[in-house]
Amino acid sequence: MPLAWGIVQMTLHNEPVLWESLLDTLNPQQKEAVLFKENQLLIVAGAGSGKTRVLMVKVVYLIQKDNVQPEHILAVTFTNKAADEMKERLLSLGISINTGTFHALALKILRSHGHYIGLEKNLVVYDEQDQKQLVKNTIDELSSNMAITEKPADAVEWINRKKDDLIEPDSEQSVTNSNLNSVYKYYNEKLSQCNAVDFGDIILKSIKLLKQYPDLRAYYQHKWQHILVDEYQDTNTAQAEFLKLIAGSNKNLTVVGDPDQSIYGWRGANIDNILYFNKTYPEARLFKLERNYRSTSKILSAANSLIENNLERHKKRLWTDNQKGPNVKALRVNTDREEAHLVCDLIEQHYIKGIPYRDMAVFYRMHSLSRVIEDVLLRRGISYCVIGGLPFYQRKEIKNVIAYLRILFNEADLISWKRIINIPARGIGKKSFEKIVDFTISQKIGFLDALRENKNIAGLSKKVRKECSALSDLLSGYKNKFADNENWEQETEQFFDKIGYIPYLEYAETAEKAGLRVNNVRSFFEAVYEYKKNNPIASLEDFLQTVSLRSGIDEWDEQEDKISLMTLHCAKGLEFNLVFLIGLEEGVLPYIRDTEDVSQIEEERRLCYVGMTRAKENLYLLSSKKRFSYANPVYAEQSRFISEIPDLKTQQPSKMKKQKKYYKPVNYDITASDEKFNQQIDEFLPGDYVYHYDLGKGQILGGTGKGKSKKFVILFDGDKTPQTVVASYAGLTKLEQ
DNA sequence: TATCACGGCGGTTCT
DNA sequence: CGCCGTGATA
Repeated sequence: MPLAWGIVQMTLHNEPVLWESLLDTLNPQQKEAVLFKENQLLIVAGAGSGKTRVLMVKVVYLIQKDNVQPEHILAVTFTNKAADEMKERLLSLGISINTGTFHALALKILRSHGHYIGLEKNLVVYDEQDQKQLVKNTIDELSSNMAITEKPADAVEWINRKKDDLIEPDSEQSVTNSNLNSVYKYYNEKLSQCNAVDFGDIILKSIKLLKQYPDLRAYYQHKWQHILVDEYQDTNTAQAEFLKLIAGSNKNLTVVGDPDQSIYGWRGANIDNILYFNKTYPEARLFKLERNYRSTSKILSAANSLIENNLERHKKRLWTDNQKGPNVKALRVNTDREEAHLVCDLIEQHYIKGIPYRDMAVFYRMHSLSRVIEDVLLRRGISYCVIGGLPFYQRKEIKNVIAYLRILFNEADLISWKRIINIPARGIGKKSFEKIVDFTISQKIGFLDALRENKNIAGLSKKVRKECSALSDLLSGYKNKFADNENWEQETEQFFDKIGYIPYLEYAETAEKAGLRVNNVRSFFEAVYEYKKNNPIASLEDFLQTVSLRSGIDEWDEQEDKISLMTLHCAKGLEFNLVFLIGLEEGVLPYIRDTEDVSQIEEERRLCYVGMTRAKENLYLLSSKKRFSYANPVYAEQSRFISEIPDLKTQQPSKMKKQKKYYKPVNYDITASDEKFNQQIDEFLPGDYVYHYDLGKGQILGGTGKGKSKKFVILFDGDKTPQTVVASYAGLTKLEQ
């Protein structure tokens, strides 16, 4: 994709865009899909088949050949990052169109017109954490009347699925679980009281709005006469309905996707949207892009063989003219440690051959698998970045900052109030908070007013009253400053100074964590400035609503020369020369233990397929006989997916070229559960010389803990400062010296 | 109300 | 293992 796009950019550099020259870069199938315009069309585009390019050229073609006004074109993508990328690429051709995710678009609609259905403009978006909090309150309150056994997290999941599937409370499909139905209904009421929406609501309420107001619908249908949707296989029922409403009966709808890459079923994505596209759009034309430009033929044929094991799929077989390339390699090792070392060995080998780190990636089924790899990469001094994990805006210290800002423009946001009312500790605890909330309800006033009138709230202590007044003064003051001042961004830092937030972080945590958190908060302030610089007329609300829709993959900076570590879900849409798929074991990938559930296994298989098809030239599939899971060893068979690929002989690493430096002919797979080893560990004493498989020879200076958590302080040869290592994890061997 | 210690439990994660 | 929520105690 980048390569092909490079050609396009070269052709167009500093010249008026010529759609003819762009069309010339396309193959016949791609060309056909671009030129077709009588009806809605579905492009089933295999991995690496240049679908992004087709979408781009189509946009250019529409504008230049068909004289479509750019503002009438809308491109919908799966992530913010994809939206930004598309926008930027087109901008480099001098073209500006609307791009965004379903949620970003729908949120804009709600902000502009949500007041028709009772939503104020200053609404906030609740993420899963906020949802859990609100559902917890809901369950607590309902529990006096009914026995609700579901955990808040499960209830949230249930509610989200219902919203994705367009199922309302009290409807036939909701009352099947009467408890959860009640939670659902009451939770929705609470959301409205907070003037908040969750992610499901963003789509759901937009649908309601568009259905209820035909002129509004007509307005958007006119505004977006040409709609292009990427990653259509991952849309849910609600999103498909939303699309149907904004597309109307117009014939200019293009959706692109690949059913074989549908990996979000567990989150409500409805694969039928793409499989039965013509049920909704009977006249739609189907195009298939089956030529792959990304991978070597060996990688492609391995991936093809795998995915052909899925029964619920549209038949298609990707082909390529690319060279054969090196074999796909399946490697089985003894432990996760060994796997990590092997990955690092191979990384170093390929790096020497000229593949930059930025063109390498390690994929895994779940984040927890990254730890061992990270550890080894770190020790070997190979730079890497982990994509995903805990996103910046979900960190506690950042969520608190956001909560403070949120209440300044949406006083009704009780979840945020609850979050910050006692941070830093000011003696206003749970009980006092509830009293204040009750007061706001009985007096029908806002939270800030309630804080100010604390003398009328029964049962508050003198100290609490004092704190309430102080908080009320502080917040009221800044509420005005933020609202009235165009340069509101200049107030943020001072605001948190007044609150005493940084000192709070410094006192509350250990020095190391405190530093990290303070840095994060400072980064947040920088992000505020950055945002304001790029969006000079934006308000604080705009900023907060933007960040509420951002996360994980959006933070990725691909400029730096680092190896990327990420989950398979994160890998969708990306490509790398060298790809490692680790943890290819039964119980890890496929994760599901229930071998009966075909559709779940098939989704796991698609996940594996997505991972494999990210590789351009080199692909390694690694598995380990033993792996640590929450500090317990787990033994697993090699994944069935490996045996589903013919011609793939699993190699033992012993047959591979080793870098002696890192491989010592001892079994460094010594585990905490090994009794003999535990006894051995207890015999290690300060002064003893030991061998550490990574760090080499060293002398024990001291130790703490015992058993599994036994730690040693060791001064390794060549080091100036000693290091602390966890004995059970370090695989130490005693040296006679 | 604040703090600490303990128990339970853990997927993937876009928006 | 490490995080989170809960319950006991000052």
